[in-house]
Amino acid sequence: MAKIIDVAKRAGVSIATVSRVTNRQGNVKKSTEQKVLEAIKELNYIPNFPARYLKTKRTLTIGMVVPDITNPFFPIVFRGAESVVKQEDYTIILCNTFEDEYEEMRYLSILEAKKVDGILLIKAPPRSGNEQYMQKLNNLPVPIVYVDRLPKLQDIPAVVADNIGGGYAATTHLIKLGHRNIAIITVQYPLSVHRERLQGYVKALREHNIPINRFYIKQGASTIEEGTSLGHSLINMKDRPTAIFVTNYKMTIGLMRALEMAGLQCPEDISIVGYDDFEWENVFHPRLTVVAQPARQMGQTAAQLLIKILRDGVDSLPNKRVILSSELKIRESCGIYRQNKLGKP
Amino acid sequence: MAKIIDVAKRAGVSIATVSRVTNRQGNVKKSTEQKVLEAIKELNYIPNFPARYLKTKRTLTIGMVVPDITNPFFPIVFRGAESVVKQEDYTIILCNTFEDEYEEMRYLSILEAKKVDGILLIKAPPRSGNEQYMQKLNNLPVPIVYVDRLPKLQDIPAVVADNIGGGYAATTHLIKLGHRNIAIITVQYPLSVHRERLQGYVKALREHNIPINRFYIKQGASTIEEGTSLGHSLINMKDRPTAIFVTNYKMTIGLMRALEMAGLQCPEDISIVGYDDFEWENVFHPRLTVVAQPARQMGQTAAQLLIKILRDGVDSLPNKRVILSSELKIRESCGIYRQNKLGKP
DNA sequence: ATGATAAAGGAAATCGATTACATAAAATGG
DNA sequence: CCATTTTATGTAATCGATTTCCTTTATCAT
Repeated sequence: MAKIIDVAKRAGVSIATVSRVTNRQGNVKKSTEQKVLEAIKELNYIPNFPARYLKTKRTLTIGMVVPDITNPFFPIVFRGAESVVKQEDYTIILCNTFEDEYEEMRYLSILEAKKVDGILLIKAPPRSGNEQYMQKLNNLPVPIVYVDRLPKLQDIPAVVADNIGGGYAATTHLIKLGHRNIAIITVQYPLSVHRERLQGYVKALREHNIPINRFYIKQGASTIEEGTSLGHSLINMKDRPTAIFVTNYKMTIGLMRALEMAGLQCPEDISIVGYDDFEWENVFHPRLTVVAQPARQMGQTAAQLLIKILRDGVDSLPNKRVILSSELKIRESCGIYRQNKLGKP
Repeated sequence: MAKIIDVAKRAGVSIATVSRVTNRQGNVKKSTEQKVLEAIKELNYIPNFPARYLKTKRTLTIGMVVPDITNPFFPIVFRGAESVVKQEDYTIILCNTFEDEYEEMRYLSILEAKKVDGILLIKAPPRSGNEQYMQKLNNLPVPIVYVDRLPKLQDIPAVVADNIGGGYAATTHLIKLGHRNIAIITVQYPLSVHRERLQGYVKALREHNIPINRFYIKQGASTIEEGTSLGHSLINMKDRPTAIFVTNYKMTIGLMRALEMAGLQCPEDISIVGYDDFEWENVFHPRLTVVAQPARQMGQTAAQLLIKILRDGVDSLPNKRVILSSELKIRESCGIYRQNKLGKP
């Protein structure tokens, strides 16, 4: 591998001049620049980034920590972020924490050691007994932008979706269709995301003076099986809900399975609103009405925020928290509530 | 950020000793080791990786180049690879090429500049007029393991799925069910992957003396829409196939849509074998019989190969090419061919 | 032509580690 | 007890760039 000294020799100049050319900081005669450029091309020279870092303190690398890259939501966020940072020649180290905060801690200290310029963090659910970790996180010497999942700390740069709004829109939609017995299947993680979707659900019911039935609120692990089993338990209630709002794609798949097993038609027998809108969800019968999250936009926005911070400092941000709105996509899985057909069995 | 000199001062030793402790190369008295360890803890010292690289020539970072991380196949490969390399404290820079060979070239030279220790490469389809690029690739100073998609070059480390076997198994399955009019929908990329699946299809037909009908071979872009449109064109043929083998998940979704639009029942009216087996594919009606690729295993194996190369050199590999077998998962989308119901209209 | 100013380019310090080499201290053995 | 080996530690070179601080050369107004 050619080094800067090789280029310098070949071009008959000093390494300082070569450096000036590669970093285009001017004060180099056109003719010498030409010589240097030729030498660079001939030797196939590329500056050594780690070496360069020592002086510049920049690696042009950022870290992105995600809970589970096989959850199709996160690759979309990743791609959004990548498409932005690549413009500035950044590259992304992707770390998969498996929803485990200890893994996250491990990765974060590796990223710190590797001197990434910044971090996009989609947090794993906090472990109880690990509260002081947030303090440490907050004092990390590398800028962090939180994405999607918001820790309780105030005043930290974060880009999230409007989950309250999402839950509210979904529930309101069902209410407007005449439903009153509306259940929710959601995740029990200690995460803002799911708490807020539930909040939106509650808010919508309250606004329409619909009493909240706590047996209609089902929480569990974010898996297909859990979706099926919680679905079953709702279906088998004596006052079976006429509509279900599922706040998560895996549980949605599970729920649809439960409906099928129970021989229930959607939307004829029961209405469903799902969460997340992936391309392949087109395969559902019927096509699902869902709350679509601005996944790509979240990645993009978070990346833009981070780049702004890297350029001008955290305090340059007009507002540290960005909330992107989710969109209700109305398709075919919700029907109008009809007293005779449904309701009390 | 604490540096090695700070630790040395605090512990009252030289930086050499600190380095010996952090790299646990022995020859340090227990008592001084203790002092150093304490100083490290107190100052929260982590060695600076880029600086360390200068001497060690290792970044403990590898690059992974994928065509499209939002294709659910690749996150699984990624996770497989990550789970292996993390054991050795490697971290992965993930690069998304968008199936564009020029993007790939760009990323590869960045990875080279960043001095990654090795690269896992899932190639973008080669561009015509860009043939000399493979030569350059082959001479890259950093070891590459090719994953999934195999370039024509011989004798390079690669981990691929048995695509011929996959195509063969799928087609044979249909033949055994009595089908003779078997179509294939595949991708027209200049990629080994798709060529080979087609090869497997042809091989199976030949072995059973079934003439190959070139109108049954449909090739197109890897999109849902294309799956639908190629599906339509097959459905509308005067001698409509009684079974279709789709070599790609997106086109499978599209094809299922086409069946639905045409009012065809699967497997009653037509049998389908798909490719890839994702968790969410459970939502299909009926559940699809598919060729499942060993996605995770590919990632793991590729990572193991790369690590072996990094440790012992390329020549230490017993065999450079690893072919992992794909598995036919028989579910509900294939029926027995019945003369009276199907066949010639 | 001359002094002042700007442009061009080089020498050497520097970034934060690792490591070869040197040396001091401790252990070993006859 | 002294020579020899082993163990423990320090000094300084080194990795490959960037950058500060000079020096030299070119440009320009007078």
